[in-house]
Amino acid sequence: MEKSIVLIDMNAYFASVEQVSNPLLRGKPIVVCGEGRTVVTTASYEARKFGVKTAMSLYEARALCPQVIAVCGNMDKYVDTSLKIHKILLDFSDQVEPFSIDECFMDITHLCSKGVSAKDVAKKMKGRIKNELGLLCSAGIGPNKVIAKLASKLEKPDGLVEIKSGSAAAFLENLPVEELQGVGVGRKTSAKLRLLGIYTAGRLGAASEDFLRFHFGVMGSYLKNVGLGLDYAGVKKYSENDQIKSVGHSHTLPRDTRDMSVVRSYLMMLSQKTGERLRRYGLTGGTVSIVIRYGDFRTFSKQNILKNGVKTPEEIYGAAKNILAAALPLSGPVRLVGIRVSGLSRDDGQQFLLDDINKSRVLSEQIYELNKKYGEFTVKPSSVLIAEKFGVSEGCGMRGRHMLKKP
DNA sequence: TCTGGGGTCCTAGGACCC
DNA sequence: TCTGGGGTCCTAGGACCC
Repeated sequence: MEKSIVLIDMNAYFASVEQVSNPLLRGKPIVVCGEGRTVVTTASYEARKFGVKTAMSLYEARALCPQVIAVCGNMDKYVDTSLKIHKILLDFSDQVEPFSIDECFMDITHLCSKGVSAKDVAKKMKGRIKNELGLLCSAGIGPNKVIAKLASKLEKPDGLVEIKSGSAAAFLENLPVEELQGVGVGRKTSAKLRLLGIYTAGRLGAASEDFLRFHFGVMGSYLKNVGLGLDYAGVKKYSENDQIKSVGHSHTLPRDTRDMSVVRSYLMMLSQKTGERLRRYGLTGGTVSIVIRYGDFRTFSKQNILKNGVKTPEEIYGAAKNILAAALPLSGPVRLVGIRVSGLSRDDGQQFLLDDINKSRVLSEQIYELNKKYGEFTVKPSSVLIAEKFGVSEGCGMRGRHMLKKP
């Protein structure tokens, strides 16, 4: 029996959430972004009319639409709303697989019957999300995730499109490879496909697997399947979603700097944020990596596997500082600093009982409690102050994939 | 004041071991 | 005196996603 997979994709998600929570923003061109040297994360449909798009610098957005309202993103709010969406969808089925903060795949095959079509089911889901949260979404339905995803892009906002397996081939036949963005064919891959003479999804499906494997490695077989509209990956149950694999933060400085005390100060601030999230998730990390981007956009990363693992901001910072020290001298002014902790494991409270480690944890425990009570960075190590003086912006979390997946 | 921030996955090369 | 050859871990970079 043919499956019915639906992708629910929220429309202009961050911007819409802001417009719902602040009536003054409704009907107005707004963009959700960060501060300082930032780009547009999401533009409202009113702003899109002016040509404002995601990933555009705020500067460009203002040039296209001078009256645009820039709203600083609030990740907690978006995550919270996202969980509410999941809750609604879980009323229909436990096969809900979050694909990003604003998208979920669902297998609704079992909800369809003679009298109830997949479109009927999706319409009900859309209705509940709209009624209960005031948000619009587009639903794409297909025999698998790839087709569902492509279908969801056809009608926005508030779309509802079904592509049945019988019509998938016709749909893909002349679909430009650029339109496959979102299903694993990004800018570089579509450009390469074009160079190889493959301009449409239809041609991609017709290409020989050997040929594709030669040019794209293991991705080759997957690409051919995409061209054929085939995808064998099922939809996971909500409870079976992947564990989070890494946690990190990065920050673009207000201006480039050669001052290593400023760079270290940002590392400290980012360690603080990362450590707090690890704590919230109850995780301990085994690997710390730092990222440095120079003013000319050259970027490098270095990592270290720690013998004892890291948990507190102090431990993360200690590791990060050492990695930075080993990378000195840097070869230019620094634009961006980042930290990521991976190799995560459940923190069962039994490990790392060394005395000195515990002492610093008692301190950071106290800092954590105070910050929870009075807000982020109420209590902080003195070196963060350098970053603050330098002009760090806070509370502008951005969108990421798999951020919702609970460890 | 061109070019954010949060993630996942793949690859290629070197170290290391048997 | 011709350089073996796997397997695995680690590192760094890059493509891709939203």
